[in-house]
Amino acid sequence: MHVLAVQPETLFKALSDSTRLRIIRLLVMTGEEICLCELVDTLFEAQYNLSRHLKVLRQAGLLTAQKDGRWVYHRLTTDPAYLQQLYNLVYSLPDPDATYSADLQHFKNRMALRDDGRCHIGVLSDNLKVRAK
Amino acid sequence: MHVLAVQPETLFKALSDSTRLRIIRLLVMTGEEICLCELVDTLFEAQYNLSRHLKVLRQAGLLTAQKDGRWVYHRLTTDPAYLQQLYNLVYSLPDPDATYSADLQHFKNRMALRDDGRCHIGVLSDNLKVRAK
DNA sequence: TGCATAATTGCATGATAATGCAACTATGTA
DNA sequence: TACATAGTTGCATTATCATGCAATTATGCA
Repeated sequence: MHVLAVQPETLFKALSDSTRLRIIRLLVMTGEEICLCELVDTLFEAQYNLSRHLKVLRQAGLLTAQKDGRWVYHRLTTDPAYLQQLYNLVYSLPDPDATYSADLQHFKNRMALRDDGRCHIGVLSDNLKVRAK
Repeated sequence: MHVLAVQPETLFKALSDSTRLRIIRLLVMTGEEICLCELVDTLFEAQYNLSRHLKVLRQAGLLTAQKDGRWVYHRLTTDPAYLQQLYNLVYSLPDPDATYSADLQHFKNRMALRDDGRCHIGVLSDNLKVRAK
């Protein structure tokens, strides 16, 4: 269900962060669902950070979460009809730094490791915080 | 001209504020141009505050300003084509608190005072900061 | 030329948000 | 049952942002 109390500006606030916009853009481009560990290997951001960004997107009514064992799959919400217009817009946005296309490629690489359409391995790039300052 | 350096998330950040979203929604609903003093009498917000919000919207590439004597008229930018998708989305947003419809009514009242399609009076509700705590 | 006013901006302040670290929960598996 | 790991969250810190006040600029008019 889509919470009634979501103010219109909350939608835009949710997308005003570059990391969150990368997440939505990725899901818009692929139409897929994705779990957190796959997202870590796609965006190369800290797991706890992405977890919190996903929460913001959920509370804004843009994502729904479905738990499957240890994994939680996230996908785009379709409930209010105008969200499709939002997704179309996100799809039309330019990619000035080629960040979105790089994310897409990383996502495809990671998706190739799925088994029967499900994630069965954990985070591969887990030592993110260790390497690089 | 639309500045190249505008990042996609800047668009959403510009609309993540309720006052700025009211401004854009108003211009989307009416297709009009508006000067600052008319905007003050429409949204009943402090002039300097609205002036700064207009600046944010301009820097995000959503508004263009045209000076005409003492008045500065603001209108929606059309340059990148995907902006039309954004405006369509803003038009489709719900109005849970009826704020947008109230703004529209106030705007119509103020527009009736134009002469030859131009603003010729100043701020009517100037004592905003004085009245009310 | 002086004045009223439309509009902008510097400065200070309070609120909000993003991030890193570490602790914690939940679940599958040896 | 013990352990590894996917995911979440509390705490502290830093950065960003919205707002109010006051000063300033710019323009039309008496």
